[in-house]
Amino acid sequence: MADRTGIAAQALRLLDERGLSGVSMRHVADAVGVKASAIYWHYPNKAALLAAVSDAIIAQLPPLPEAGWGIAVRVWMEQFRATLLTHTDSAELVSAALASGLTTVDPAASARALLQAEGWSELDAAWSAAAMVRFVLGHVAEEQARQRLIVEGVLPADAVALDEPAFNHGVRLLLAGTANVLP
Amino acid sequence: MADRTGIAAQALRLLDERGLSGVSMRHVADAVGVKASAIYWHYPNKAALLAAVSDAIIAQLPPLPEAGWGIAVRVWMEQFRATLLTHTDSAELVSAALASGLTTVDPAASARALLQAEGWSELDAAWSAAAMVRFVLGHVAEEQARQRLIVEGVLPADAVALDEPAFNHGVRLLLAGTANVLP
DNA sequence: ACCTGAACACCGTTCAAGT
DNA sequence: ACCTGAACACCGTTCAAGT
Repeated sequence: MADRTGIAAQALRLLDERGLSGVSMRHVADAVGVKASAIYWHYPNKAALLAAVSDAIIAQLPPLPEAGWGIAVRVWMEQFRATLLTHTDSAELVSAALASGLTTVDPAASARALLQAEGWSELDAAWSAAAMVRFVLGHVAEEQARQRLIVEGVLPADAVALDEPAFNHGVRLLLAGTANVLP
Repeated sequence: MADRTGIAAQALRLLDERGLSGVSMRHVADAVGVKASAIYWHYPNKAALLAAVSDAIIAQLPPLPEAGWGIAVRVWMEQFRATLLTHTDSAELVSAALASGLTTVDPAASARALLQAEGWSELDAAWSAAAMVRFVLGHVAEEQARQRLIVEGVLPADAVALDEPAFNHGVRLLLAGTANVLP
């Protein structure tokens, strides 16, 4: 009845509704209509399941817009952030999943390919794209951590005002730095 | 017998020796020579204890070197990374602790102050320093995740070669970007 | 092929009770 | 002031057994 992608889809739904702490193997199993031990027939462990959830999130990223590399990369970072913001605690989950080495979808792929096509070396393109992914994930992780604190009532609801300009500043920094490294 | 800082010190020792997953309240209590429930007399919860551990790690950062802002900031990022690399899983712990809002030592403070003294606006200095802290934490978290996989035997021991140049590339990116934002 | 039942070895946290 | 004992409500994971 429940296949791999169906289980990952329920886990993602649970993530959206209850946050990362709500995604336990037992809760996912409940959502699927099965016992927790059944999930281990489809996934070897929880890390593998969360990697599949990360893949599903990253797969929602729109393709790079047709434009000069500067605005294409800027728009890509903005869309990456926007996509993460549609899923509760997604930045923390994706960071951990990427670190686990169990993911199959790489958020840096399109930006890396673009930079390389624009003349940067393979390594420079990879490192720049990796730095951008790190910045977006780190920034959104902080935003979502604050949202968590707001939901828990430990922070007032108006502590979000500076997120947008801080993000734009980081994007500008990375773009200017990237431009500066070109031969 | 065991005070707050002694408990945090044992937790840090445990982190170094067993990694973040080895730092449970029961294990920390064992190391201190007490029962787990006793820790709750000194710390309200585990997050507060881990924040104290994060503070202890960040306090080990050397002061900014006397130099032009460019090399001062570059050396600061390198020392930040070097300090994190002396404590197992520290990047993940510090990231989570900073996000929890329970820390009292801010790794970005010295760089932010320097940039402001060098003429950047308060917000630009804060955002640039934040982007740098994010990059270092994200980069080292990935390094330490890979070290974890190597220890677990899922990765061969020679997969570390590209860490250093990738870090240097990110540093160069952020410095060039920062220089570019100055009026 | 897919799932259940039951267990194992853990967690963080609370709280009455001790000294 | 500081700690223990004992419990509560969870975890991820394994594995024999069912169908």
